Amino acid sequence: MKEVARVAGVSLATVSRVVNGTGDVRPDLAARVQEAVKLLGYRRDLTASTLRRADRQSASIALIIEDVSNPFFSAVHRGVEDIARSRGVLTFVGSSDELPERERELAETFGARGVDGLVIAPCTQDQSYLQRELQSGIAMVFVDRPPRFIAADAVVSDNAGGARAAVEHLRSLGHRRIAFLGDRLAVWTASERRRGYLEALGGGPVLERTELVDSDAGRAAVLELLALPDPPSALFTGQNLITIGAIRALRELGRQHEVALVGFDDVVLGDLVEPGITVVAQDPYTLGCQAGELLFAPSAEPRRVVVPTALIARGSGEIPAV
Amino acid sequence: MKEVARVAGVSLATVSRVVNGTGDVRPDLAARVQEAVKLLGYRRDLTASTLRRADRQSASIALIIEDVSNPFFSAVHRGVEDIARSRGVLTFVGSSDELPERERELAETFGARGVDGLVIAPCTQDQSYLQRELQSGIAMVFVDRPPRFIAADAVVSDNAGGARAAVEHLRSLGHRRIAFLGDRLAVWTASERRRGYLEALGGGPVLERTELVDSDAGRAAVLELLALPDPPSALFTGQNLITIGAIRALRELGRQHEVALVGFDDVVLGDLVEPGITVVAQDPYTLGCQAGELLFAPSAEPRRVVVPTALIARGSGEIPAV
DNA sequence: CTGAAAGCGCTTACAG
DNA sequence: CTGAAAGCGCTTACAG
Repeated sequence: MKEVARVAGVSLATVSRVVNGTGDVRPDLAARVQEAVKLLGYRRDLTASTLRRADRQSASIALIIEDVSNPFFSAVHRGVEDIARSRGVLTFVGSSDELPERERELAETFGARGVDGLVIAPCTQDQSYLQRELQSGIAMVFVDRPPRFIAADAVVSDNAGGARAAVEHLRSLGHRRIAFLGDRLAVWTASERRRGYLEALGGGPVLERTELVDSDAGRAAVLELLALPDPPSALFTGQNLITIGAIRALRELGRQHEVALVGFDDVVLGDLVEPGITVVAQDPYTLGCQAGELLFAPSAEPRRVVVPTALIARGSGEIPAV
Repeated sequence: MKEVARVAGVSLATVSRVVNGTGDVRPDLAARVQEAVKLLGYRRDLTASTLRRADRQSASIALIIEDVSNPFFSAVHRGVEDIARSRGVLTFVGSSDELPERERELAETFGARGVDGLVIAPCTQDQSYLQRELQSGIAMVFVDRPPRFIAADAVVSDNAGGARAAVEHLRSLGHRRIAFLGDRLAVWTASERRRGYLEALGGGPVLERTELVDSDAGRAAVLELLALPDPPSALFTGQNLITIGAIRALRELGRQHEVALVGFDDVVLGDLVEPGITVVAQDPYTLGCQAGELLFAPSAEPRRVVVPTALIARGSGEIPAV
């Protein structure tokens, strides 16, 4: 910039004004500056700019999610990115891999880099460690899971409502023995889905297997449930991978056309499998967009946005009870 | 930091040394500084640090891909992120949506923010616009597609080799009328896959439909090909969405067990569909890791890394010719 | 409308 | 081993 000022024969201040389009500059001087900029291939240093400007805005935000390559979270990411870009803001991302320590590490580093805002899908049980960043003026929105021990905005899916809809759907087809297969209940979304299941059971028996962490665990749990003396006639799987495990188990037993199945979370190619997989779909892109919107419209009072889910009937959930 | 120095009763320089762990500091002074840091909740400003330090490294890199929520690219992203994190480096990401203008815009903004490196899956036809960034010392690696009109590293899949393997697989089962369904040939990967197809045909008839941009176009092309007087007995689909369109078309005709199908790119749940979908799988995570490795080990000569593909037989590709 | 000067928060020769 | 001082590239009152 010093160089540009020299070549254009003006002061640093004038170059800054022209480059930023701020303040009035005589047209001929502005033209000389533009010329010098082009001639020298000058590009302004945004980090230096951030350091000096009054509002200290860096035009960057950060997103902390479980895994950038998980389809659910990458759709959230896209939503956040789109809102950020519409405001000329760049997005950092980090994968926590559900490791509390890594979440804290990432939040700290992003904070030290001076991001203007933070969107977090937390895996820690307590986010009060973020109090300092919050007070230093970083906007903060939680997504997918609400914050604990800190007052901040949150955008979540209607987990309990979606689970209720799934179970009511199965009940309307005559099912009474409906099993729930869920993730670790320490995960907020998992316990919410279980809550919806319990609420909708209407006095039917509680048949549940939880703490299932992957597709294999889901498969094993289904094999076990169906071997019971009085097995369930329908399954409600509380998560993507568990749904896939359940399908594998039903296939192995050749019972995919007998036992009803509704899964939480949409499954790619769910309509090409036989029978098609009925699911309660979340809308992760909207989750991300809403989080972005809240981030850029700070409020004193913590807000909570609940994004609805949608039941998509494709066949597996429409198998009637015998 | 000034505040910390004041409270600890030392100079700014000493605080800087302690906080950075550089240079020797008398233990008692160091302890006083640590105490003041804790007391004040001090956190060092990384952007100011970057501005002043000799190497001007910002410990951040940027990734430009088509879409962060596309499963292929999000796996690439994860690979890059993992390598970056292992070096304490943060990752920016941007989606170009295959819009040349947006790619340039993103590259420019990342450059102005002083990232140390740039990983790009280019959609522009000419990347010479990046010459300036390259000369300013930003490390640069292209991924998925090689650079044009600029000398830089690249990490790509063995597109032609994978396509050859697919077609040879079908030929070994007796197929001679093998159709190729491909994306826009202006896309490097699409034309490479077509090249592999042509090379492996061994004099068989060329039956191709290209410029297919989505799953519907793939479906329509398959319906059209199979309606020919002398239709293909096998299909080689050059991309994910086209594969899905082809499956839908075969389903509609009830011919999914008669016409062989091999797709390029793996498909989620490909083993749960009937028949299972045989694919030539890429390894996007490795693509990302390799790109990251090259980025952090700069070389004067441009390098090219080719990541192998793998044929995964699941049923649809093992239907013999009649 | 324009420029000289101060200063954002930090690092780094330099002298002691 | 430690500190005073210069300066990274920029923005912004302030005076003219």
